[in-house]
Amino acid sequence: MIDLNTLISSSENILGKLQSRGEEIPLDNIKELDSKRKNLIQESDQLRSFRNSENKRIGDSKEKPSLEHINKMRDISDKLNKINVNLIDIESQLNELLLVIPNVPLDEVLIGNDETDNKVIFTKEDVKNKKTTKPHWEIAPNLGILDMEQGVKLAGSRWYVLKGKGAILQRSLVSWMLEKHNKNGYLEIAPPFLVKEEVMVGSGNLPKFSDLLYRDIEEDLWLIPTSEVALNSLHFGEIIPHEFPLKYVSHSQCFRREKAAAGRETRGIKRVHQFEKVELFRFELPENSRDAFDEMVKEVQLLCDELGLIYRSVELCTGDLGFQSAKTIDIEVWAQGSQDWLEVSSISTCTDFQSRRTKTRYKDEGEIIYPHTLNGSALAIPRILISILENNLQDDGSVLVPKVLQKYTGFERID
RNA sequence: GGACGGAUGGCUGAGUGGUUUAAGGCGGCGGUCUUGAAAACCGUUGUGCGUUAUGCGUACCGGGGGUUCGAAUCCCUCUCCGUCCGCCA
Repeated sequence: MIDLNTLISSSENILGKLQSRGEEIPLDNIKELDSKRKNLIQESDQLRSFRNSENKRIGDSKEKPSLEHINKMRDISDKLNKINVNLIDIESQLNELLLVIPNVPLDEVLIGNDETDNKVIFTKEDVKNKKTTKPHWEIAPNLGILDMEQGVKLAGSRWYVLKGKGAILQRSLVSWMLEKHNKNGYLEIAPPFLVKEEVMVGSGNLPKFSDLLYRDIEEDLWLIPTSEVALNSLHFGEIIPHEFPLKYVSHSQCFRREKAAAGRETRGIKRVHQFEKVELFRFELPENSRDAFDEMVKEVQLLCDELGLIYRSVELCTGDLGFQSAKTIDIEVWAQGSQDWLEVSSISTCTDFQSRRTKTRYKDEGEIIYPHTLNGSALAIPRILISILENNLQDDGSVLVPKVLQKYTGFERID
Protein backbone atom coordinates (compact mmCIF):
# COMPACT_ATOMS: atom_id res chain seq x y z
CA MET A 1 0.00 0.00 0.00
CA ILE A 2 1.17 3.41 -0.88
CA ASP A 3 1.46 5.90 1.97
CA LEU A 4 -1.34 8.44 1.71
CA ASN A 5 0.75 11.42 2.78
CA THR A 6 3.56 10.48 0.40
CA LEU A 7 1.07 10.12 -2.42
CA ILE A 8 -0.40 13.54 -1.78
CA SER A 9 2.84 15.40 -1.10
CA SER A 10 4.84 14.06 -4.04
CA SER A 11 1.98 13.17 -6.29
CA GLU A 12 3.57 14.36 -9.52
CA ASN A 13 6.55 12.04 -9.30
CA ILE A 14 4.53 9.06 -8.13
CA LEU A 15 1.72 9.57 -10.62
CA GLY A 16 4.23 9.56 -13.45
CA LYS A 17 5.69 6.26 -12.35
CA LEU A 18 2.29 4.69 -11.88
CA GLN A 19 1.22 5.91 -15.29
CA SER A 20 4.22 4.10 -16.77
CA ARG A 21 2.65 0.89 -15.55
CA GLY A 22 -0.66 1.79 -17.10
CA GLU A 23 -2.47 2.96 -13.99
CA GLU A 24 -4.65 6.00 -13.63
CA ILE A 25 -5.01 7.18 -10.05
CA PRO A 26 -8.14 9.07 -8.92
CA LEU A 27 -6.01 11.61 -7.09
CA ASP A 28 -8.61 14.39 -6.91
CA ASN A 29 -11.07 12.01 -5.35
CA ILE A 30 -8.44 10.84 -2.85
CA LYS A 31 -7.46 14.37 -1.91
CA GLU A 32 -11.06 15.35 -1.37
CA LEU A 33 -11.76 12.34 0.83
CA ASP A 34 -8.59 12.99 2.79
CA SER A 35 -9.51 16.58 3.53
CA LYS A 36 -13.03 15.56 4.54
CA ARG A 37 -11.49 12.95 6.79
CA LYS A 38 -9.19 15.45 8.46
CA ASN A 39 -12.02 17.88 9.07
CA LEU A 40 -14.17 15.20 10.64
CA ILE A 41 -11.31 14.05 12.88
CA GLN A 42 -10.67 17.56 14.09
CA GLU A 43 -14.33 18.15 14.77
CA SER A 44 -14.77 14.93 16.70
CA ASP A 45 -11.51 15.31 18.65
CA GLN A 46 -12.68 18.71 19.84
CA LEU A 47 -16.07 17.39 20.89
CA ARG A 48 -14.47 14.46 22.69
CA SER A 49 -12.07 16.76 24.47
CA PHE A 50 -14.97 18.84 25.73
CA ARG A 51 -16.98 15.77 26.70
CA ASN A 52 -14.06 14.29 28.63
CA SER A 53 -13.49 17.40 30.70
CA GLU A 54 -17.19 17.88 31.41
CA ASN A 55 -17.58 14.27 32.47
CA LYS A 56 -14.62 14.60 34.74
CA ARG A 57 -16.27 17.56 36.41
CA ILE A 58 -19.47 15.56 36.88
CA GLY A 59 -17.47 12.73 38.36
CA ASP A 60 -15.50 14.96 40.70
CA SER A 61 -18.50 16.84 42.00
CA LYS A 62 -20.62 15.26 44.71
CA GLU A 63 -23.84 16.69 43.32
CA LYS A 64 -25.97 15.08 40.70
CA PRO A 65 -25.78 16.80 37.31
CA SER A 66 -28.84 18.79 36.30
CA LEU A 67 -31.25 17.40 33.74
CA GLU A 68 -30.39 20.28 31.48
CA HIS A 69 -26.69 19.43 31.68
CA ILE A 70 -27.34 15.78 30.96
CA ASN A 71 -29.40 16.66 27.91
CA LYS A 72 -26.67 18.91 26.63
CA MET A 73 -24.11 16.13 27.06
CA ARG A 74 -26.41 13.67 25.38
CA ASP A 75 -26.63 15.95 22.37
CA ILE A 76 -22.87 16.05 22.14
CA SER A 77 -22.68 12.27 22.16
CA ASP A 78 -25.34 12.03 19.47
CA LYS A 79 -23.42 14.47 17.35
CA LEU A 80 -20.23 12.50 17.88
CA ASN A 81 -21.93 9.32 16.79
CA LYS A 82 -23.08 10.92 13.57
CA ILE A 83 -19.62 12.27 12.84
CA ASN A 84 -18.14 8.90 13.55
CA VAL A 85 -20.48 7.07 11.18
CA ASN A 86 -19.56 9.58 8.51
CA LEU A 87 -15.86 9.22 9.25
CA ILE A 88 -15.95 5.43 9.03
CA ASP A 89 -17.64 5.73 5.66
CA ILE A 90 -15.07 8.23 4.35
CA GLU A 91 -12.17 6.14 5.60
CA SER A 92 -13.46 2.97 4.02
CA GLN A 93 -13.91 4.78 0.70
CA LEU A 94 -10.37 6.08 0.97
CA ASN A 95 -9.06 2.66 1.88
CA GLU A 96 -10.84 1.08 -1.06
CA LEU A 97 -9.11 3.49 -3.42
CA LEU A 98 -5.66 3.07 -1.86
CA LEU A 99 -5.77 -0.73 -1.71
CA VAL A 100 -6.06 -1.08 -5.49
CA ILE A 101 -3.15 1.22 -6.32
CA PRO A 102 -0.14 -0.87 -7.37
CA ASN A 103 3.39 -0.44 -6.09
CA VAL A 104 5.59 2.32 -7.47
CA PRO A 105 8.33 0.94 -9.74
CA LEU A 106 11.98 1.62 -8.93
CA ASP A 107 13.55 4.36 -11.05
CA GLU A 108 15.77 1.85 -12.82
CA VAL A 109 12.89 -0.25 -14.19
CA LEU A 110 12.42 -0.20 -17.95
CA ILE A 111 9.48 1.83 -19.16
CA GLY A 112 7.16 -0.24 -21.30
CA ASN A 113 3.58 -1.18 -22.06
CA ASP A 114 3.49 -4.95 -21.87
CA GLU A 115 5.55 -8.11 -22.03
CA THR A 116 6.82 -7.33 -25.51
CA ASP A 117 8.83 -4.49 -23.95
CA ASN A 118 10.57 -6.79 -21.47
CA LYS A 119 14.29 -7.23 -21.94
CA VAL A 120 16.28 -10.45 -21.96
CA ILE A 121 19.34 -9.57 -19.93
CA PHE A 122 21.11 -12.90 -19.78
CA THR A 123 20.92 -16.18 -21.67
CA LYS A 124 22.72 -19.21 -20.39
CA GLU A 125 23.10 -21.01 -23.68
CA ASP A 126 22.16 -20.70 -27.32
CA VAL A 127 19.18 -22.88 -28.15
CA LYS A 128 18.96 -22.40 -31.89
CA ASN A 129 20.98 -25.42 -32.89
CA LYS A 130 19.44 -27.91 -30.49
CA LYS A 131 17.46 -30.64 -32.10
CA THR A 132 13.79 -30.75 -31.27
CA THR A 133 12.57 -33.54 -29.03
CA LYS A 134 9.01 -34.34 -27.97
CA PRO A 135 6.67 -32.27 -25.82
CA HIS A 136 6.20 -33.46 -22.25
CA TRP A 137 2.52 -34.26 -22.78
CA GLU A 138 3.72 -37.08 -24.99
CA ILE A 139 6.84 -38.10 -23.07
CA ALA A 140 5.39 -38.29 -19.58
CA PRO A 141 2.22 -40.31 -20.23
CA ASN A 142 4.29 -42.74 -22.28
CA LEU A 143 6.56 -43.28 -19.30
CA GLY A 144 3.53 -43.70 -17.05
CA ILE A 145 4.52 -40.82 -14.76
CA LEU A 146 1.78 -38.33 -15.67
CA ASP A 147 -1.94 -38.93 -16.16
CA MET A 148 -3.98 -36.01 -17.41
CA GLU A 149 -7.18 -38.06 -17.79
CA GLN A 150 -7.15 -39.10 -14.16
CA GLY A 151 -6.69 -35.48 -13.18
CA VAL A 152 -9.76 -34.56 -15.21
CA LYS A 153 -11.66 -37.45 -13.64
CA LEU A 154 -10.85 -36.25 -10.15
CA ALA A 155 -11.07 -32.49 -10.47
CA GLY A 156 -11.56 -31.40 -14.07
CA SER A 157 -9.62 -29.63 -16.76
CA ARG A 158 -6.09 -28.49 -15.84
CA TRP A 159 -5.75 -30.88 -12.96
CA TYR A 160 -3.34 -33.78 -13.22
CA VAL A 161 -1.92 -36.80 -11.47
CA LEU A 162 1.78 -37.54 -11.12
CA LYS A 163 2.66 -41.16 -10.66
CA GLY A 164 5.62 -43.36 -9.76
CA LYS A 165 8.93 -41.90 -10.78
CA GLY A 166 7.19 -38.65 -11.77
CA ALA A 167 5.90 -38.14 -8.26
CA ILE A 168 9.27 -39.18 -6.83
CA LEU A 169 11.10 -36.73 -9.09
CA GLN A 170 8.85 -33.93 -7.87
CA ARG A 171 9.45 -34.85 -4.23
CA SER A 172 13.19 -35.05 -4.89
CA LEU A 173 13.27 -31.60 -6.45
CA VAL A 174 11.52 -30.16 -3.43
CA SER A 175 13.90 -31.82 -0.96
CA TRP A 176 16.97 -30.78 -2.92
CA MET A 177 15.86 -27.17 -3.17
CA LEU A 178 14.85 -26.87 0.46
CA GLU A 179 18.20 -28.22 1.58
CA LYS A 180 20.06 -25.79 -0.66
CA HIS A 181 18.15 -22.85 0.79
CA ASN A 182 18.55 -24.08 4.34
CA LYS A 183 22.30 -24.01 3.77
CA ASN A 184 21.99 -20.45 2.49
CA GLY A 185 20.48 -19.35 5.78
CA TYR A 186 16.77 -19.48 4.96
CA LEU A 187 14.56 -20.68 7.79
CA GLU A 188 12.22 -23.39 6.57
CA ILE A 189 8.54 -22.69 7.16
CA ALA A 190 5.61 -25.03 6.64
CA PRO A 191 2.66 -22.60 6.53
CA PRO A 192 -1.11 -23.07 6.27
CA PHE A 193 -2.27 -23.30 2.66
CA LEU A 194 -5.52 -21.53 3.51
CA VAL A 195 -5.39 -18.05 4.97
CA LYS A 196 -7.60 -15.25 6.21
CA GLU A 197 -8.75 -12.44 3.98
CA GLU A 198 -6.53 -9.90 5.73
CA VAL A 199 -3.50 -12.03 4.85
CA MET A 200 -4.49 -11.97 1.17
CA VAL A 201 -4.95 -8.21 1.40
CA GLY A 202 -1.53 -7.98 3.05
CA SER A 203 0.23 -9.58 0.10
CA GLY A 204 -1.72 -7.56 -2.45
CA ASN A 205 -3.78 -10.44 -3.89
CA LEU A 206 -6.96 -8.92 -2.48
CA PRO A 207 -9.11 -6.99 -2.98
CA LYS A 208 -8.19 -6.64 -6.64
CA PHE A 209 -7.54 -10.20 -7.80
CA SER A 210 -10.18 -12.32 -6.12
CA ASP A 211 -11.10 -13.95 -9.43
CA LEU A 212 -7.71 -15.67 -9.51
CA LEU A 213 -8.15 -17.31 -6.12
CA TYR A 214 -9.96 -20.31 -4.70
CA ARG A 215 -11.99 -19.70 -1.61
CA ASP A 216 -13.71 -21.55 1.19
CA ILE A 217 -16.84 -19.53 1.82
CA GLU A 218 -17.97 -21.59 4.83
CA GLU A 219 -14.89 -20.68 6.84
CA ASP A 220 -14.10 -17.48 4.96
CA LEU A 221 -10.60 -18.66 4.07
CA TRP A 222 -8.66 -18.34 0.83
CA LEU A 223 -6.32 -20.89 -0.76
CA ILE A 224 -2.88 -19.47 -1.27
CA PRO A 225 -1.68 -18.99 -4.87
CA THR A 226 1.90 -18.99 -3.55
CA SER A 227 3.45 -19.26 -0.11
CA GLU A 228 4.64 -15.66 -0.53
CA VAL A 229 1.19 -14.80 0.76
CA ALA A 230 1.68 -16.72 3.99
CA LEU A 231 5.31 -15.77 4.58
CA ASN A 232 4.54 -12.09 4.10
CA SER A 233 2.13 -12.20 7.03
CA LEU A 234 4.33 -14.13 9.47
CA HIS A 235 4.89 -10.87 11.35
CA PHE A 236 1.49 -9.30 10.75
CA GLY A 237 1.01 -6.31 13.04
CA GLU A 238 4.35 -6.80 14.77
CA ILE A 239 7.16 -4.44 15.51
CA ILE A 240 9.94 -6.90 14.90
CA PRO A 241 13.42 -6.80 16.44
CA HIS A 242 16.05 -4.96 14.44
CA GLU A 243 17.70 -8.15 13.21
CA PHE A 244 17.82 -8.27 9.43
CA PRO A 245 17.63 -9.94 7.06
CA LEU A 246 14.86 -12.35 7.96
CA LYS A 247 15.12 -15.11 5.37
CA TYR A 248 12.36 -17.67 4.98
CA VAL A 249 11.85 -20.56 2.60
CA SER A 250 8.73 -22.60 2.24
CA HIS A 251 7.40 -25.39 0.09
CA SER A 252 3.70 -25.29 -0.63
CA GLN A 253 0.94 -26.28 -2.92
CA CYS A 254 -0.18 -23.29 -4.95
CA PHE A 255 -3.80 -22.95 -6.02
CA ARG A 256 -4.81 -20.75 -8.94
CA ARG A 257 -8.12 -20.50 -10.70
CA GLU A 258 -6.41 -19.22 -13.85
CA LYS A 259 -9.73 -17.86 -15.02
CA ALA A 260 -8.14 -15.00 -16.92
CA ALA A 261 -5.85 -17.40 -18.73
CA ALA A 262 -8.55 -19.78 -19.96
CA GLY A 263 -7.67 -21.14 -23.37
CA ARG A 264 -3.99 -20.30 -23.25
CA GLU A 265 -1.26 -22.93 -23.08
CA THR A 266 -3.72 -25.60 -22.20
CA ARG A 267 -1.69 -28.66 -23.11
CA GLY A 268 0.19 -30.60 -20.48
CA ILE A 269 1.17 -29.09 -17.14
CA LYS A 270 2.45 -25.67 -18.18
CA ARG A 271 -0.46 -23.90 -16.56
CA VAL A 272 -2.47 -25.81 -13.98
CA HIS A 273 -4.77 -25.15 -11.04
CA GLN A 274 -2.54 -26.70 -8.39
CA PHE A 275 1.22 -26.99 -8.36
CA GLU A 276 4.11 -27.26 -5.96
CA LYS A 277 6.59 -24.49 -5.47
CA VAL A 278 9.50 -23.62 -3.23
CA GLU A 279 9.46 -19.95 -2.36
CA LEU A 280 12.10 -17.63 -0.94
CA PHE A 281 11.01 -14.65 1.09
CA ARG A 282 13.00 -11.95 2.85
CA PHE A 283 12.41 -9.01 5.13
CA GLU A 284 15.25 -6.56 4.54
CA LEU A 285 16.39 -3.15 5.67
CA PRO A 286 15.39 -0.63 2.98
CA GLU A 287 19.04 0.29 2.43
CA ASN A 288 19.95 -3.35 1.79
CA SER A 289 17.01 -4.52 -0.26
CA ARG A 290 18.47 -3.71 -3.66
CA ASP A 291 21.56 -5.86 -3.02
CA ALA A 292 19.37 -8.60 -1.56
CA PHE A 293 17.38 -8.64 -4.78
CA ASP A 294 20.49 -9.32 -6.87
CA GLU A 295 21.54 -11.99 -4.42
CA MET A 296 18.22 -13.78 -4.79
CA VAL A 297 18.43 -13.68 -8.58
CA LYS A 298 21.82 -15.36 -8.36
CA GLU A 299 20.52 -17.98 -5.96
CA VAL A 300 17.77 -18.90 -8.41
CA GLN A 301 20.08 -18.97 -11.41
CA LEU A 302 22.43 -21.27 -9.54
CA LEU A 303 19.63 -23.80 -9.09
CA CYS A 304 19.00 -23.86 -12.84
CA ASP A 305 22.72 -24.23 -13.45
CA GLU A 306 22.99 -27.20 -11.16
CA LEU A 307 20.00 -28.87 -12.77
CA GLY A 308 21.77 -28.49 -16.12
CA LEU A 309 18.98 -26.42 -17.60
CA ILE A 310 19.19 -23.77 -20.27
CA TYR A 311 17.78 -20.57 -18.86
CA ARG A 312 17.57 -16.84 -19.34
CA SER A 313 16.80 -13.81 -17.20
CA VAL A 314 14.15 -11.37 -18.29
CA GLU A 315 13.76 -7.94 -16.80
CA LEU A 316 10.13 -6.92 -16.66
CA CYS A 317 9.15 -3.48 -17.89
CA THR A 318 6.85 -1.20 -15.90
CA GLY A 319 3.79 -2.29 -17.88
CA ASP A 320 4.30 -5.98 -17.05
CA LEU A 321 5.11 -5.70 -13.35
CA GLY A 322 3.00 -7.58 -10.85
CA PHE A 323 0.71 -5.49 -8.66
CA GLN A 324 2.88 -5.54 -5.54
CA SER A 325 6.25 -5.43 -7.26
CA ALA A 326 8.63 -2.49 -7.63
CA LYS A 327 11.04 -4.50 -9.77
CA THR A 328 10.93 -8.03 -11.12
CA ILE A 329 13.25 -10.37 -12.93
CA ASP A 330 11.81 -13.56 -14.37
CA ILE A 331 13.91 -16.67 -14.82
CA GLU A 332 12.79 -18.79 -17.75
CA VAL A 333 14.00 -22.27 -18.63
CA TRP A 334 14.12 -23.70 -22.10
CA ALA A 335 11.79 -26.56 -22.95
CA GLN A 336 13.32 -28.39 -25.86
CA GLY A 337 10.27 -30.40 -26.85
CA SER A 338 7.72 -27.62 -26.94
CA GLN A 339 10.30 -25.07 -28.12
CA ASP A 340 9.33 -22.61 -25.48
CA TRP A 341 10.74 -20.53 -22.65
CA LEU A 342 8.94 -21.32 -19.40
CA GLU A 343 8.81 -18.96 -16.47
CA VAL A 344 10.00 -20.91 -13.43
CA SER A 345 10.74 -18.03 -11.12
CA SER A 346 9.81 -14.43 -10.64
CA ILE A 347 12.02 -12.52 -8.26
CA SER A 348 10.51 -9.31 -6.97
CA THR A 349 11.26 -6.58 -4.54
CA CYS A 350 8.07 -5.15 -3.14
CA THR A 351 9.81 -2.36 -1.20
CA ASP A 352 7.55 -1.35 1.73
CA PHE A 353 4.33 -1.98 -0.19
CA GLN A 354 3.47 -5.25 1.56
CA SER A 355 4.86 -4.37 4.99
CA ARG A 356 2.53 -1.37 5.10
CA ARG A 357 -0.41 -3.60 4.31
CA THR A 358 0.55 -6.10 7.02
CA LYS A 359 1.71 -3.40 9.47
CA THR A 360 5.04 -5.16 9.83
CA ARG A 361 7.52 -2.69 11.26
CA TYR A 362 10.81 -2.32 13.07
CA LYS A 363 12.23 0.39 15.24
CA ASP A 364 15.47 2.24 14.63
CA GLU A 365 16.47 4.78 17.26
CA GLY A 366 12.85 5.45 18.13
CA GLU A 367 11.72 5.76 14.53
CA ILE A 368 9.13 3.33 13.20
CA ILE A 369 10.15 1.96 9.80
CA TYR A 370 8.57 -0.45 7.33
CA PRO A 371 11.04 -3.10 6.15
CA HIS A 372 11.22 -4.14 2.52
CA THR A 373 9.92 -7.52 1.42
CA LEU A 374 11.32 -9.61 -1.40
CA ASN A 375 10.12 -12.86 -2.85
CA GLY A 376 11.17 -15.32 -5.49
CA SER A 377 10.24 -18.81 -6.58
CA ALA A 378 13.08 -21.24 -6.25
CA LEU A 379 11.58 -22.95 -8.10
CA ALA A 380 8.14 -23.73 -9.55
CA ILE A 381 8.06 -27.52 -9.93
CA PRO A 382 5.88 -28.47 -12.93
CA ARG A 383 7.78 -26.35 -15.42
CA ILE A 384 11.08 -27.67 -14.12
CA LEU A 385 9.68 -31.17 -14.63
CA ILE A 386 8.73 -30.20 -18.20
CA SER A 387 12.17 -28.88 -18.91
CA ILE A 388 13.92 -31.93 -17.46
CA LEU A 389 11.68 -34.30 -19.40
CA GLU A 390 11.96 -32.50 -22.73
CA ASN A 391 15.67 -31.70 -22.52
CA ASN A 392 16.91 -34.99 -21.08
CA LEU A 393 14.88 -37.26 -23.36
CA GLN A 394 17.03 -40.03 -24.79
CA ASP A 395 16.62 -41.76 -28.14
CA ASP A 396 15.25 -44.85 -26.41
CA GLY A 397 12.44 -42.80 -24.86
CA SER A 398 13.90 -42.74 -21.37
CA VAL A 399 14.73 -39.56 -19.47
CA LEU A 400 17.93 -38.91 -17.51
CA VAL A 401 17.59 -37.56 -14.01
CA PRO A 402 19.87 -34.55 -13.30
CA LYS A 403 22.96 -35.62 -11.33
CA VAL A 404 22.19 -33.45 -8.30
CA LEU A 405 18.82 -35.12 -7.85
CA GLN A 406 19.93 -38.73 -8.13
CA LYS A 407 20.76 -39.17 -4.48
CA TYR A 408 17.20 -38.05 -3.71
CA THR A 409 15.41 -40.09 -6.37
CA GLY A 410 17.42 -43.25 -5.93
CA PHE A 411 17.38 -43.78 -9.72
CA GLU A 412 19.30 -42.22 -12.61
CA ARG A 413 16.79 -42.72 -15.35
CA ILE A 414 13.04 -42.71 -15.87
CA ASP A 415 12.04 -45.53 -18.18
C1' G B 1 -19.49 -30.78 18.34
C1' G B 2 -20.74 -30.14 24.11
C1' A B 3 -19.57 -27.97 29.21
C1' C B 4 -16.91 -24.60 32.05
C1' G B 5 -13.08 -20.83 32.60
C1' G B 6 -10.23 -17.01 30.37
C1' A B 7 -8.21 -12.63 26.99
C1' U B 8 -5.64 -5.78 30.50
C1' G B 9 1.00 -2.39 28.12
C1' G B 10 7.48 -6.08 26.07
C1' C B 11 6.23 -9.77 30.31
C1' U B 12 3.57 -10.46 34.98
C1' G B 13 -0.65 -8.70 37.35
C1' A B 14 -4.53 -5.31 40.07
C1' G B 15 -8.76 -3.02 38.63
C1' U B 16 -17.13 -4.79 38.82
C1' G B 17 -19.68 2.81 36.40
C1' G B 18 -16.52 8.82 37.59
C1' U B 19 -8.75 11.47 40.46
C1' U B 20 -7.51 4.56 36.08
C1' U B 21 -6.38 9.69 29.86
C1' A B 22 -4.65 1.69 33.59
C1' A B 23 -1.84 0.54 40.29
C1' G B 24 2.27 -2.64 41.78
C1' G B 25 6.18 -5.89 40.13
C1' C B 26 9.67 -7.67 36.25
C1' G B 27 12.32 -6.32 31.94
C1' G B 28 14.27 -2.24 28.79
C1' C B 29 16.45 2.72 28.52
C1' G B 30 18.85 7.10 31.06
C1' G B 31 21.16 8.83 35.55
C1' U B 32 23.45 8.92 40.79
C1' C B 33 27.12 6.11 43.46
C1' U B 34 31.79 3.04 41.93
C1' U B 35 38.59 2.19 39.48
C1' G B 36 34.88 -1.05 36.96
C1' A B 37 30.71 -4.12 37.73
C1' A B 38 26.79 -5.72 40.89
C1' A B 39 23.43 -3.95 44.50
C1' A B 40 20.74 0.23 46.00
C1' C B 41 18.36 4.72 44.81
C1' C B 42 16.15 8.42 41.21
C1' G B 43 13.88 9.19 36.53
C1' U B 44 11.77 7.16 32.14
C1' U B 45 8.76 3.65 29.13
C1' G B 46 3.60 1.40 23.73
C1' U B 47 0.85 2.19 18.92
C1' G B 48 -2.29 5.00 15.51
C1' C B 49 -4.52 9.58 14.07
C1' G B 50 -5.07 15.01 14.08
C1' U B 51 -2.57 19.54 14.92
C1' U B 52 -1.72 26.18 15.31
C1' A B 53 4.08 20.71 16.64
C1' U B 54 10.55 20.99 21.81
C1' G B 55 4.08 21.12 22.66
C1' C B 56 -1.18 20.02 22.66
C1' G B 57 -5.50 17.02 21.58
C1' U B 58 -7.65 12.28 20.61
C1' A B 59 -8.24 6.99 20.18
C1' C B 60 -6.64 2.09 21.69
C1' C B 61 -7.70 -2.93 28.02
C1' G B 62 -8.99 -9.67 21.99
C1' G B 63 -12.73 -7.77 17.47
C1' G B 64 -17.58 -5.56 16.49
C1' G B 65 -22.15 -3.56 18.40
C1' G B 66 -25.29 -1.72 22.55
C1' U B 67 -26.71 0.73 27.49
C1' U B 68 -25.04 5.50 29.97
C1' C B 69 -23.97 12.39 30.89
C1' G B 70 -19.68 8.94 31.49
C1' A B 71 -17.52 1.90 30.12
C1' A B 72 -11.31 -1.80 31.03
C1' U B 73 -15.72 -2.33 34.32
C1' C B 74 -22.71 -3.61 32.60
C1' C B 75 -25.36 -6.14 28.15
C1' C B 76 -25.22 -8.69 23.15
C1' U B 77 -22.22 -11.01 19.53
C1' C B 78 -17.90 -12.93 17.17
C1' U B 79 -12.80 -14.63 17.40
C1' C B 80 -8.93 -16.85 19.88
C1' C B 81 -6.69 -19.49 24.19
C1' G B 82 -7.06 -23.11 28.42
C1' U B 83 -9.34 -27.47 30.96
C1' C B 84 -12.65 -31.63 30.61
C1' C B 85 -15.92 -34.73 27.39
C1' G B 86 -17.02 -36.55 22.37
C1' C B 87 -14.95 -37.37 17.46
C1' C B 88 -10.62 -38.02 14.49
C1' A B 89 -5.15 -38.71 11.00
